Amino acid sequence: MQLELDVRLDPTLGCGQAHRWRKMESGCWQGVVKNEVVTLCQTDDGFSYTGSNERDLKEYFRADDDLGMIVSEISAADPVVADLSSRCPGLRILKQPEWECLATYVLATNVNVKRIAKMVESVCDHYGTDLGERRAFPTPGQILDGKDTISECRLGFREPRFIQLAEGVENGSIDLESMKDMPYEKLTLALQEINGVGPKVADCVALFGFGKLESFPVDVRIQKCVERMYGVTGNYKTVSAFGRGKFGAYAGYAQEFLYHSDFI
DNA sequence: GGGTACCCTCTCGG
DNA sequence: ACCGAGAGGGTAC
Repeated sequence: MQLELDVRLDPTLGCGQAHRWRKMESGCWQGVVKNEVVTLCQTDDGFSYTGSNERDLKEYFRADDDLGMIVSEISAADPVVADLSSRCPGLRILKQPEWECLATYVLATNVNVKRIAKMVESVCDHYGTDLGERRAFPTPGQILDGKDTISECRLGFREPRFIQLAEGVENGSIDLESMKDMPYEKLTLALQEINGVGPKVADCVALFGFGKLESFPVDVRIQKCVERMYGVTGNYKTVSAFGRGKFGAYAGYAQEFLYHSDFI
C-alpha cells in the first residue's frame, strides 16, 4: 500500500527520536507500530508500506502536521534554522506511544544512542509479545512478570528506575491517561515526579510521546549548539525556555534541526 | 544551585 | 593484540 506524505524516512526514522527502526539492506525501514511489524519504503511522494494501515501510520507520522507551514514559521524566527531545515527536508516528528516513549527515555541517561537502542531491543526481546520478525514493546505487566531476569537486559543503574516505572504505571500511581490532557508545562512537571525523569527526559517524552511540539529538549549537544549559535548559556530551565521563546509553538522541530546540524 | 557518582559498553590511544 | 582510560540523549543526592 501507498501513503502520500511530505516525509523522508531516513532523517525521520534514523535521527534518534525513536529507537526501534532498522534500515534494511534494501534501504527500506522495519519497525513496530501499534503491535504490528511494518516495512516502509521511500517513494517520491511518500512511502509504500506493508504490515500496517493508513490510519495508524498517519497518526504515527503526524500526518496532520503541515510541515511546510511549520518549517516556514521556525525559519522566519531564525536564519540558522532556516538554513538547516532547507538542507534536511522531510524530517517529521513522530507520535510515539506514551508508555513506550517514557520507558525508553528513562533508559536514555548517560549512555550513547547506540546503547539506548540496544537496551530497548533487549527489553523487547525479553518481555515483548512475539510479532514474528520482531517483538512488541512490553507492557508494564509483562515487564513485572519477568522482572527476575531483568538483569539480563544490562540496564545498569537504570534497572531499578525502569522496574519502578513499570510498577507505577501498573498500579495506577503513574496515570499516563490523565497526562494526555495536560498542557505542556503541567505535563513536564508531572513527568518529573517520576524517578529517573528529569527536565530533559520530561521534555523528550512531552515532545515525542505526548505531541507537545513547543517542547525544546536540551541535551549536551543542544546546549553547546545554543551557546555557539546564540551565545545563550545557563541551566536547563534557562536554555529550554530560550528555545521555546525563540521558536514558539514548533520549537521541537527547531530543536531537531539544530540537533542534527554539525555546528557544535 | 553546583558538584559528583553512577552500571555498563564501546571506542580509542598507548 | 591487549589493556586501561574516557565518554556516553542525564538524574539523584
